[in-house]
Amino acid sequence: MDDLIISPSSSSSLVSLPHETQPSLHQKLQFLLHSQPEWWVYAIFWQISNDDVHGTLFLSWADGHFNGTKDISPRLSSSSTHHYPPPPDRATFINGIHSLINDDETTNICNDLHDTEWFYVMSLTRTFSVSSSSSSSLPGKAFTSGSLLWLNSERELQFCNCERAKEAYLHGIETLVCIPTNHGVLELGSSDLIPENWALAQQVKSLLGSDLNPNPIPKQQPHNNPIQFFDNHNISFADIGIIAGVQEEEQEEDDKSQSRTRARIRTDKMEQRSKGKFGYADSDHSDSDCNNPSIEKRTPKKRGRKPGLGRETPLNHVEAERQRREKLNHRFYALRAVVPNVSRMDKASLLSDAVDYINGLKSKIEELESQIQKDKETNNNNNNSSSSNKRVKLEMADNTTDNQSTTTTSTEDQQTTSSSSGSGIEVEVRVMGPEAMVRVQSEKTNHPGARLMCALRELELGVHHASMSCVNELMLQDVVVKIPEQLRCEEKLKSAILARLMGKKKQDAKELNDLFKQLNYLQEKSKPI
Amino acid sequence: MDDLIISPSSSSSLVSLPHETQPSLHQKLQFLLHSQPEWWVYAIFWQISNDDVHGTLFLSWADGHFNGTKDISPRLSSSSTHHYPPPPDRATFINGIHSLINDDETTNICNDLHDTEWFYVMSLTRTFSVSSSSSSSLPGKAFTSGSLLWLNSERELQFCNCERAKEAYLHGIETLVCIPTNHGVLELGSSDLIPENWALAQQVKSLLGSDLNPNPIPKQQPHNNPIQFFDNHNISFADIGIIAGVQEEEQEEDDKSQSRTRARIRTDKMEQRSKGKFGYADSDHSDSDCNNPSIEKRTPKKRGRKPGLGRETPLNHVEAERQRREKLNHRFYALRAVVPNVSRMDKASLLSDAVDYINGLKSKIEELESQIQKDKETNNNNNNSSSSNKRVKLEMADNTTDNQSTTTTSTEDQQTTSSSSGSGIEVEVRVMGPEAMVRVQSEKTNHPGARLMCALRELELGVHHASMSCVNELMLQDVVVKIPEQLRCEEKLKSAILARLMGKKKQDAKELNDLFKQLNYLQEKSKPI
DNA sequence: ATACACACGTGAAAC
DNA sequence: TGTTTCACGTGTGTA
Repeated sequence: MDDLIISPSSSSSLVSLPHETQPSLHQKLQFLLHSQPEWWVYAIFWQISNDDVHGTLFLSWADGHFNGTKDISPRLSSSSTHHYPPPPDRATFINGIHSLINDDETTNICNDLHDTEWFYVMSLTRTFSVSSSSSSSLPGKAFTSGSLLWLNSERELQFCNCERAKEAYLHGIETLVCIPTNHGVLELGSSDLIPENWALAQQVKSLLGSDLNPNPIPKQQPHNNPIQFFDNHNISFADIGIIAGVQEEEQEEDDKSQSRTRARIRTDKMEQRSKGKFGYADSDHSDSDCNNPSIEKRTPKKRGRKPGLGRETPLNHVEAERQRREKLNHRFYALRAVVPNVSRMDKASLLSDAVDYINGLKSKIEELESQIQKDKETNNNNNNSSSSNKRVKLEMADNTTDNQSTTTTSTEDQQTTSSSSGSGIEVEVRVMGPEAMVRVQSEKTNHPGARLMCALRELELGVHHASMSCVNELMLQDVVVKIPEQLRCEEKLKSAILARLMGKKKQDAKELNDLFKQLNYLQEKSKPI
Repeated sequence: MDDLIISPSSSSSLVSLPHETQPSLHQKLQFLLHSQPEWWVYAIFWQISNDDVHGTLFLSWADGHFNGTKDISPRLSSSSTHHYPPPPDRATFINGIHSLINDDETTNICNDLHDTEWFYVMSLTRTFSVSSSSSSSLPGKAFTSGSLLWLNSERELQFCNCERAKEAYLHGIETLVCIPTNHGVLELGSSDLIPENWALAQQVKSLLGSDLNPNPIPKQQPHNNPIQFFDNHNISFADIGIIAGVQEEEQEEDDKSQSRTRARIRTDKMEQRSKGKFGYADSDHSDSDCNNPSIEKRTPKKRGRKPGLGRETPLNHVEAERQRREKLNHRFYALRAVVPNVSRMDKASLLSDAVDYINGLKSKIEELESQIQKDKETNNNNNNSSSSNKRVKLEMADNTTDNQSTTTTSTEDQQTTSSSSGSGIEVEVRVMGPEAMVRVQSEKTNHPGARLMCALRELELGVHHASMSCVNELMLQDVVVKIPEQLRCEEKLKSAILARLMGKKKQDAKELNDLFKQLNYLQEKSKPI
């Protein structure tokens, strides 16, 4: 089973990476999941960084939605996914994701299928600290201990003190396997109960362990032919020049985990051989050392020292830089996941909004602490005095809010930003200090109250007061919300609310939106270069 | 004094930028601070962006730590300071900054020295909105008014209504000067009391005003020799070819503030002339258009159209990219400023720490809110022990809501089905004919309005009227809904609503919301075809 | 000497 | 069409 790793036929028929700079990790995991039975629901490769563990998610998606492997992490990150072959049934995949994402309120989240999907999609945003991970996270434990972890519902899956195992169990995972490799942990999950399988672990270890060190390959593949591996250039993961260059420096990269993939083998020849499987043309990419003349320049055995050394260092450099970018992007996604109201979707505004959000949180904490302090004082006062004190205080608080709202209504709509945007929804926003008054007028259908409230919740705007009345098929809503500092602009607030309202409004057009996205996704992927 | 700007000897002896892509702004400011006496503690150039004002901090650092000028903005971000001459004592400088940044909690911030340093280091993170900056921020006022501001402790420094001036005064700044230029405001600060110096202002204006527009140079420097400036290539900030290229397109960059430095003059010749001062070798950098043959290729007047056009667009591209990087870096500094305990001075770990910090803040807020809730409950219990539980709550509701609730309170609680179910949610339902009144009382957290509305939407109950008010961490909602015939039973209706209110796994909802945002980002990124 | 982190220019892609 | 954002490869300084 483990001879599949570098067998010529499998490697030539499997790989279809149109981009020669794509690390072979993706392809290897893809191949691994292809060679696995269908009961693996997902596979995550947790790459061990120098300070944390972030996951590269490969979905097997064998539970009916998508049968194949898929790396969705670059899809979540960027729209440039030209390294991957187009999956065969992307529509159902996207639909699955979107139905999972969009109807967060309406659908049955407790469904086992959705729950499982939810679990592993959310795994993307998790990062585990290596230092503190030995007790809390399962991949961290597997990595630090170096031992295979095979948990299923019969054996310590729900009783494991690792919170990830418990979470997986709660989300319908019956079997959870963590296989440590040299530079990461492969985590496999299934909704079936799968007994322990040592061959799988060995295959994974040899496959992913060979990513860094080509030397243990002859040891770990007992009955394969290394002569062919080194003779035939067309079937190896890399040609001999690179292999030799890697072999020269492997002794000092075993102990250093942070140089985990700097000698990651380039798959130039594999790409060349496998092109055309999905109809990819050999695009003339700008790097010049991966063409045919370069191969003739690299293949000479003697005097290969100079090109081997001359090309090895920038190759590692390129790879390291790639990984650095990837890690930084993962951090960006993590930050984007925890920061609400990312106004514009670019990195700079994400950072700016994160700063604003942090400041808002700080001020909120301050306010809450002062309130707690005040509450304690009033509590003491209440305990000392009668209960009428609290009544008065409550009424006073009530009056203050009412005063604010009345002042807002008394000052008329001279500077309100009103907009009637097509489909019968009018939104007015007035910002006054830390609060804003939102007035939405729409038709009564399609539960406008729920839509507005959900929109406000998505924006994390606390509702101070709301009143919705409906007159004659017209629904009028007035909401006073507390707004964070970053949304003080009326225009931004209004557009944000309106976007959420219209997005929810097109509940039926959600599928259309999905089609859009999937079409775009299709075109992005089918147009790889 | 102001003839120092473009005097050949000074420019040739000053500049030592080994990297030809460095914009000349840095060098100009560096030169400016070098030419200044030592009592200027710091200098910030506030660049006017399209949406904010961010500072480029040049430290004079004359107070004992570092005697020289230093642009610390890229140094806080990266360790690569190869554009700048290596400062003589970078170690102490870095140590000073690090000790300043790291122990923001522990050390004696109130020390005057540290305080001043802290002030101008923190100035890096400040951004002033141009629109609202005319009253609040000093650089904004200087920029919009276009007039020089020279404040010291004798004159309106602490009495200025600009908060930056007050802040500077509180941090030990005795003199604060803001000099507006075409594309930014130079702010100088000193801990000494410095009388007004018009020559300095003029020097700054001519020096920095010539950065973008070479044309107003003869106007702003009255007694300098522009002939020499345009004749001798070796002493000008750029050669004539570039100057001409800038002149060709200056008419449309005056009105557009966002393209403020897109024609920033490249300092090829200066670099060539100044190399070797600090022992930098002329590294064969990969860009080929900055060597000697390129200058001969650019200087021809005729047929210069094609290289002028053919190189103008990538030049703008390069400049735009530079600005983008600069902006992003400034956002990074801002983020670094608000996140404490940034373990390593790395971008990736900064992002990771920011995520952790945000999560910590969120959990702290949650905990505080729950504590407030608990305090309130105990408070209520204390009140209940003395008075009747329900009466108080009903009176609270009575005070907050409008006349409609008075009718409900008049009809007492004899047939309403009220339920207090654990987690602070109370639901009352009264069925009257084809409508029902639902009253939900819960804590304010977790968006109860959205939850109730979504619950009603799931039950397909049309909302006729709703009013939600929030009193002191308590949210009271009154909804009048239209009910179908099969839900006429109050108990069934109440239990259905309650189940939907309670049934939502909050954590999943929150995570789903996060993921929704993330996916929304993806969705917006992938264009709707 | 090597890994790492950053900036830079450039091509491509999306509004 | 132009503006802007992003990723990539590369050069370089620092630890």
